[in-house]
Amino acid sequence: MDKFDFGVNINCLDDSVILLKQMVTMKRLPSLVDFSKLFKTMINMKHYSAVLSLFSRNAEIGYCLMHRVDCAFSVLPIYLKNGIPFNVVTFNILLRGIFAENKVKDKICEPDEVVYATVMNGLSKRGHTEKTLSLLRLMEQGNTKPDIINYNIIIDALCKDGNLDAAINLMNEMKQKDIPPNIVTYNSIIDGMCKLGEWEKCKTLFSEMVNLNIYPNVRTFNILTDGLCKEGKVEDAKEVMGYMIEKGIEPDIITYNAIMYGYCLRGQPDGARRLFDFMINKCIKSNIISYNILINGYCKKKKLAKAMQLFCEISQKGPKPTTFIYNTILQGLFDVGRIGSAKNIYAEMLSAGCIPDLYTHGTLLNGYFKHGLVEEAISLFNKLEKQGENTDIEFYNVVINGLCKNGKLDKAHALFEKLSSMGLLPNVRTYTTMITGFYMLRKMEGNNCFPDNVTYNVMVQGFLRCSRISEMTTFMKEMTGRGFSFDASTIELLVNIIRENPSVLDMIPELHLKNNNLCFLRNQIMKWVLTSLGLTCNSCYENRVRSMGFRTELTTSQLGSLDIKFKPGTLWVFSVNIMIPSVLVVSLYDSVFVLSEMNTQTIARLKGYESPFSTDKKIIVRGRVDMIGLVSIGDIVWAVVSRHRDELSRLNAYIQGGY
DNA sequence: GTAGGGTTAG
Repeated sequence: MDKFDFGVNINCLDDSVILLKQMVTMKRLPSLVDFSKLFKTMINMKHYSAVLSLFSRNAEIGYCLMHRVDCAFSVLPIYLKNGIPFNVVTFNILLRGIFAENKVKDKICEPDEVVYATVMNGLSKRGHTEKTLSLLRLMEQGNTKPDIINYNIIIDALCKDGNLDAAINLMNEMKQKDIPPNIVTYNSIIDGMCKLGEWEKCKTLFSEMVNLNIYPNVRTFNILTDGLCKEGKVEDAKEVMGYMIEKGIEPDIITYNAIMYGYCLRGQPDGARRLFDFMINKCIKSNIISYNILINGYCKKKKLAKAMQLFCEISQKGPKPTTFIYNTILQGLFDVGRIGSAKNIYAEMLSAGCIPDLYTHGTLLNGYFKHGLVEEAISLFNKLEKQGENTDIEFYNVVINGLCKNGKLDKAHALFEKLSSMGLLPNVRTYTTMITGFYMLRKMEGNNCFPDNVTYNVMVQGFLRCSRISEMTTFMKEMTGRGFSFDASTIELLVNIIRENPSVLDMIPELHLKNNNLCFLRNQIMKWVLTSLGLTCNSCYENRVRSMGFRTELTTSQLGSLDIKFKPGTLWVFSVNIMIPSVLVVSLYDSVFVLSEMNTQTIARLKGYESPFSTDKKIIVRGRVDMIGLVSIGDIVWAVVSRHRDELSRLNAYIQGGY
């Protein structure tokens, strides 16, 4: 067989493998075109992994390709363009081949810049920056010298990795080699800097670029706009937009989308919507991404009506909702607990012929699990698992997490154990789920070792730190039910989190109703309110209180020996975190405002209370006794010492109004 | 053949 007959009888993968083997064993290797045809056919049969494994596992073919670098090299772009998962082994075979044969230097194999660029781009986009770089170095040795595009590809990859120093070094290297960087080079680096928030460096580079007579284009401005918006600096971004208009560069849809996104990030979807309308007036056509930004913005503010309205608008106006859009709206519906609507939308999505992706399935499973629809979740999972297509570790993470949080610990554990047999490696999320989830807790219970107050507080803090409010709430309820309560450090953390993001408070409705302890929290928040009212608050009160032993179990006598010198004009707030109900006597010297937050139980007890001195506890009272009361676990006493009546009345009014 | 915008999961 001399001329290769590319027949019509390739029907299955086996046929093509047989054919390929024939091809590589022919005395005169078939032409590149023939190889390409065959690979394309195989690719069309969607046997991606099989094609790949031919390279890495089949020694014969691999060896052949090693010696036909030109061939392999030319086939590679087909893989990359078709989005076939790229195997490093494949690449290594190629490189080894090139080096082994020294083809590059012998001019036998000379892929041109375009082939190199395609391969490099494919590699870098798959995260193989190192390999891409070594390919560049290889080019430098050969006859096809790297051009600006080859450099740009690597510079961009380095920037995307956040490796700006390396990117800039490479740019300097280009300059030395008389390949002056262009606008693409600068845009990549500016983007990298923006994403790292390096605004000063960004400005410097911008001027450097202009000094070299390389002028920013619409992409440059969009990079800046986007970077600013992602930091919430919408005003600055609008300024950039004004500036670009001044320079004669019209903002495009991407500019507007970036700013709309910025508004939504700040929780102002209406602002985004106004810009959207403004843009339409300017005759700039919105696209599906504009809609997604708006829909997501409204979803995150739980304004589902507005989100749904936009969603319907898409269907009416023409561009079909994409999987992306469906994912966004599904997430939004699940977030507000509208499971029924979510299910309907999912059904609609399927009947519209929109193919669900990993996001869709993750969102569905997560939504079901979060709302306790465990059976639904499991049956969907089973169905998906049977189909076998969408499986990766993150998919399983969702399921394992869902199972854990719903008490199906054995199932979660079994799935975890099954991972390796499926060739899936648990990642950091998998382990964190297993560790922080119910699993370990139940495990310890299973061994007759029961969680105590500390265990619960540690768990709760863990969830708080990573903003898993719903899990935190689950534990909070459980621990309260078992008679445990938040300790001072948990409260502190919670207060700090709420201070940063007040909406967290809304996410824990049980906080006010069911947890005895929470007057403590509310008082901590009060402290913050007071500070913001402009009342001086002694910042070291906590250390003072701590140093007086208030964090530990407190006896009345310890309390009694407390000696605080109140300085007039200072607001003192001290929190008492005691583990047993005690009698607290607060004695103050100056005009005093005392607020005691007590739960109903405490107040009931207080009503039948006669005199603190009737207890057998010794109490040393100094100064004037302004308030005597029973303090229960987690109660707090506020003492405001001030010479200024108006301060006190302001506070008083606030407290009465607020509570 | 290179640069810019949107959705989850610990």
